[in-house]
Amino acid sequence: MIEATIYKALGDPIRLEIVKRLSVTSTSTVGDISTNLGITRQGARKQLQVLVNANVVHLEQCGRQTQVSLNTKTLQIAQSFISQLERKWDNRLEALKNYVEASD
Amino acid sequence: MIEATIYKALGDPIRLEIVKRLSVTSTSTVGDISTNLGITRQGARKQLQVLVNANVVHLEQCGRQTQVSLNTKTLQIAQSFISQLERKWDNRLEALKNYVEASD
DNA sequence: CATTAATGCAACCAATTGGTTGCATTAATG
DNA sequence: CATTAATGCAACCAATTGGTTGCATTAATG
Repeated sequence: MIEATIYKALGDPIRLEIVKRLSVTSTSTVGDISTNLGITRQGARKQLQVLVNANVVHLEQCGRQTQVSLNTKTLQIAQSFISQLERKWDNRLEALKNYVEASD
Repeated sequence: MIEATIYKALGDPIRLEIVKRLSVTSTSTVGDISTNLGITRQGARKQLQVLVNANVVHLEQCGRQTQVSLNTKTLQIAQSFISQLERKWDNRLEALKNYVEASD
């Protein structure tokens, strides 16, 4: 059940805010992303690492700064898994409805 | 940033397993769902409550048992938010690409 | 080449979380 | 109506988490 780690990574206000920022900002060094989150740079960095570990975000060293980028592939997996849940649930309800109607 | 609570709820192996089971099983009382998760019924119930609080799951009292159902609306919100992130990120990359090409 | 900017790493701590045991309660059943 | 099945609730505890402070390191810059 490794899947849960993706959602766990997104399941924190600060981490979600980081991901949001990444989706719209073009300049994104670790320093940029870590400011104005209401916590220290080191604290922000720890949260960023959680995103890295969950493969949501990718880091690349560029001289003295580190560039941050979103891993859309991971997001896509997370997204499609949720829609699969919805689909299965709806099918189940459909089947149940048919069953009830058939026995009328 | 209330959004994070949805992902936090899904971000635990046992809770995700509960949601998976709900998506395919037709009979779903609290007791049913709580068995064979590797933890006690009371432990499972606590996890179920997290899902309820995050509005992922809904409970309904039926006599001496409690019926559990998925809240697809919440799942849909979670799912569409993630695809929005992907979309924004892709747009950003597109814009960046155009900018680079224009300056060639 | 001294200074500063951008970063990483580790130790520490309070709060939260994931689980347990041990009850109590209330609805169905022989 | 005594028994059992299905459940809820609370206290407790170890492990994890979210954050801090205080360094060290290494690349750019005047």
